[in-house]
Amino acid sequence: MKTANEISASVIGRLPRYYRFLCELQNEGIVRISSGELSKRMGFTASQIRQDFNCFGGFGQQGYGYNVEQLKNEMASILGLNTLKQAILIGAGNMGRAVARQMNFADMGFQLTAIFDCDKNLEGLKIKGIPIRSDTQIGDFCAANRPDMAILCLPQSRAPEVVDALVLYGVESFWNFSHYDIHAKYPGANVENVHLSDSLMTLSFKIKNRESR
Amino acid sequence: MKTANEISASVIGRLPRYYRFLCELQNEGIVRISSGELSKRMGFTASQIRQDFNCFGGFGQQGYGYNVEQLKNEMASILGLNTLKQAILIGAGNMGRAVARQMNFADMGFQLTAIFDCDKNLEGLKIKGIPIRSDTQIGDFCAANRPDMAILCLPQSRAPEVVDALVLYGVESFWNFSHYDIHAKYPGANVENVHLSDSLMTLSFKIKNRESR
DNA sequence: TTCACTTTGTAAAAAAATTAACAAAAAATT
DNA sequence: AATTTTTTGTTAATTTTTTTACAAAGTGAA
Repeated sequence: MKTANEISASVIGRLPRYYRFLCELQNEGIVRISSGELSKRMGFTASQIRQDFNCFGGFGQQGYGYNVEQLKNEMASILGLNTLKQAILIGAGNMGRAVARQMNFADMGFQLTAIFDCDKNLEGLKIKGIPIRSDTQIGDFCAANRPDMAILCLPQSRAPEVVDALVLYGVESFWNFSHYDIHAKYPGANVENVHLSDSLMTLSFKIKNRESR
Repeated sequence: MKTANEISASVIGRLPRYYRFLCELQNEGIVRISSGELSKRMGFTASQIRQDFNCFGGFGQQGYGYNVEQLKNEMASILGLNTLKQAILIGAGNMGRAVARQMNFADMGFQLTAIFDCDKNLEGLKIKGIPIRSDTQIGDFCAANRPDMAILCLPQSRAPEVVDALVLYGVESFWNFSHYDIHAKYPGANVENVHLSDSLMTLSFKIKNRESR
């Protein structure tokens, strides 16, 4: 059992995968599972799975394994999925729209409450019932509504000033699809980067070195 | 100096970031850079940067540092960005369209040659000049054009049969936006997963444990 | 109830990744 | 030309992560 800030990034990175697989197991109607069986399904070693779970306390029982529903709920709780978090989206371009439409925010405790874009032509248009507002209103909205998190789907060039404004109005967490390096300027911020081009370059590397396996 | 399959996943994961920063440096007109200076910009230790570069050979010079342009070109070559790779997109929903429109495939050596969707209403519609085809044509197209990689932007439910077909027609590499676990069925495939919900759950964890820092 | 089997939680060992340290070499300065 | 400074490439030390091993605890069958 460890405290939250003792959990290593490696472990944290595996938690969503655990949660995902536990949801699937539950959907399949499976009630109990052993670390060995989970190992086969997930491709982690049984030992690693047990070590990971034990960072948060003992959820299993010798000779039995883990109760799927209980473990899923524990994971949800550990990940903070059952506490409500208010999110706003900055940038309603291709990626912003796709993210807003596709993600099941509610499943993870997020509520998307506002969308902003600098393009005046988009103003008033609605995505999932949420109207697109002018980016000039970001400050006022944040002051009034205190969102917990901002999704950044804007070009790197516009990111610095938007982030400055958001930080000023108390936003501390960012789901960042831009290439702007938030941590460099705000080392204390909670940042989760989604760098699609990095991912594609990694695949490029794997393709190039394909034969040498 | 190591061979390609000796390079650890940790190192590979940092390569795109190096490439990205080197492009920026070049755009700023910076000709040379030391590992120490790069360290400050990128947030890796200078030692790690030198270790990483030396996996691929010595690109630097004592007392001078690294030549930005040369190093950038080396990175591009290591990542395989300068070899042409043919890609096809499966799924022209929100995410598929956003990916097709937003990514600068050519910058990474990818050429998007076809888009497929199961929705007959989308057929003939063009994205970036590429017409959307029926997913029933995937087999024929692959047989004739032998694409190197498929981008999967389809629901998990439809992924298994599509992947089976693609593998059958020789596609070995996947940029996978779905939750379908390709590696489980095809352990030899090149897979790069983009799991947005995993990323968002990780952010949720960070938000939840915010105060304890 | 007893006994064989399963499976966890955890300590110890091994492996991998990161950081520190420094000799060697080149650049810059005097 | 000599000296100081910078900075790499690389080895060694440290830290972190993963795997192995196994006692302890519960399950399930005879």
